[in-house]
Amino acid sequence: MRYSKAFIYTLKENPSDTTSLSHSLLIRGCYIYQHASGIYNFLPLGFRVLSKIWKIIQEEMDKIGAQELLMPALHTSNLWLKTNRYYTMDNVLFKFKDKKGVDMLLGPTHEEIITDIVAHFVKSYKNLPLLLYQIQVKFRDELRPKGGLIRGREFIMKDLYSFHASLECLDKTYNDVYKAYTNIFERLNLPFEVVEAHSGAIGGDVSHEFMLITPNGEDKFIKCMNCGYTASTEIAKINKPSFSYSYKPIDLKILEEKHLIHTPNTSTIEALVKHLNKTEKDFVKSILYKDNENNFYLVLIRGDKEVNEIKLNKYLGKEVFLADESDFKSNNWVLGYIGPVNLNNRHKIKIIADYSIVNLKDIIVGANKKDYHFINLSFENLEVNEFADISVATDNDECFRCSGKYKVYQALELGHIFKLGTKYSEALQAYFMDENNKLKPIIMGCYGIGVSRLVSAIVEAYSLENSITWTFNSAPYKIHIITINTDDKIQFEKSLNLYNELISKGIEVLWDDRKESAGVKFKDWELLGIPFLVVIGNKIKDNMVELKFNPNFYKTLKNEIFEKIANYQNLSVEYNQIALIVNDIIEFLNKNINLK
RNA sequence: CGGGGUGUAGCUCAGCUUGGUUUAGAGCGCGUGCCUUGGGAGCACGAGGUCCGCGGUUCAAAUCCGCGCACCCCGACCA
Repeated sequence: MRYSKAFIYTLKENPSDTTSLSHSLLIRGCYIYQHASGIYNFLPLGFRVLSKIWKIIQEEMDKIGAQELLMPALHTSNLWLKTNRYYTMDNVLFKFKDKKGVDMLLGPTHEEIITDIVAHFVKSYKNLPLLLYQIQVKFRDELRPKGGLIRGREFIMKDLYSFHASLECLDKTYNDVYKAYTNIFERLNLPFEVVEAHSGAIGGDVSHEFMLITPNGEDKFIKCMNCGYTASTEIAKINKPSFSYSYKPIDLKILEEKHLIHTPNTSTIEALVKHLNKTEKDFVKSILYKDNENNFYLVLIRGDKEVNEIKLNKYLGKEVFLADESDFKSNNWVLGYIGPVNLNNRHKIKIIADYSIVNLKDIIVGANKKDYHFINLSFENLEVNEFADISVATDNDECFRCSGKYKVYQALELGHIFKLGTKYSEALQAYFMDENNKLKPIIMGCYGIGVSRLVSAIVEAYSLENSITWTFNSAPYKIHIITINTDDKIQFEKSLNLYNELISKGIEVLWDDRKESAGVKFKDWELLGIPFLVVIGNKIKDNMVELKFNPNFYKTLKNEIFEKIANYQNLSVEYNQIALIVNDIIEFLNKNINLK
């Protein structure tokens, strides 16, 4: 492509409404253009990058025997009513009526549709396993879109679904996909961690997320510094401390005389910390939950920690919700000052303590009296019914496997794989006949990659403030040529020849043939992020040109691979050799990055 | 959905507090010409505006008031 004809309009300044690196650079480099909140155009450059990622995913899907299809993005409500997700996913669904008044929605994911297809055609174990996937636009009316392509309301996803006659078969495919995802991210040179994850609205028991560590991500996971265990903070288990608890009640009179203190307007931990000049860890928070049958649960947790409702629900075996003001009123509990000592209507509440309060001494809790707290209590003075692991894992929590310390990482979710089981096949009656003539629900798995999100993930992974760094396989062009002075006949003609020669070798080239000053061209090269640059300037008179690498390109490659080409960066080479050298570098990288 | 912020040229922003010398501006970008060509050059001329929208106050509104809308950020939520 000749730059003078290309649809590239770069910006010198950061757009005013971007905060993340990838969002800003993708707009400045003319890769994307915003249509509305969370909705973006992929401009020609951006679409080239997207297409490259797209193709690699297709290749790896093909390798594990998955067949590509294309489902509609426009759905009627009927299948969604059968799984009840018409209501349970309501917060992200784009819903509307067609002209006949039929309830319609834009597909946020395709479990319903694919299961319906498979239910229609597949009747026998002889047709299983079956792997079907598509790469398609998805619609989710996110409450808060974020960071450009990082979280959009319209985005492109690869969704693969697998169908099996047995759990063993599902396990095998799950592992195949795990490997395929590893290949995809390695070919894109995207660093990632695989973490155990929560399956959320999709459902199922086992799931793993593929995460890129980056401050602009929107998820957190923990990693054990000792054994390497990784898990989303949504589910990460924490080691049970060794302790013995025997309830030691304090006489009411002593309690009032020695432990009760006046703490006006301190219904939050933050206010208390200030008022009493203590740290968060000196408090035990009491949080009231209730279930659908109006049973109450008071959860105790150390002041600096947070309740993990996913773990709490799992522990209780049912879904619980924060109690509201009316619950407090009708039971004579004091909102903001509820606590596990001297509590009214005690028989109505089960008190569950997180392990984080174990062995605490000299702690402060709500006194069940407006504007009062108890101080100087030990954890054995609290009326605990049960101890459990129900907190969100944080730095320095102990690993439940090896007692090592956890570290928390901010991360961006690149892919997510799930063992679904029969949730959808039962709801949509996808049954098959097994070899004993028995009718059974098909066992399913589903596996997603945020294809458009990967574009910004790659930018997040390596880029500098004014310079994108594409990885070898994601770059829109492999080679960028700058002709310093296009009015110079020799420079221009030699550039044109090189450009044509590289193209004839099948190499993707962007040739900056504009009548711009050298500085403009160098800055644009850096911004656009193409890995290799050939500069043709004055020295062409001596038959010499230069080869440069994108400033961060070395970071995208494993050391041993980069070492093989490192000698070529910032090198003056003879014009006659440059095409050969470029070709060698590209062939070498092609071979070594796409090995598997 | 709660909290905060922003909205003036293609982009980044000034002007708004205290309404009227601003005939709505600057830099960048864009067009033409000259000049220049190894790190976002220079000079000259030029094009480009629903000051987010609607309503109100006023002799007079980009500026003050009200109601909307859009976008961004934090939180909540979320493959």
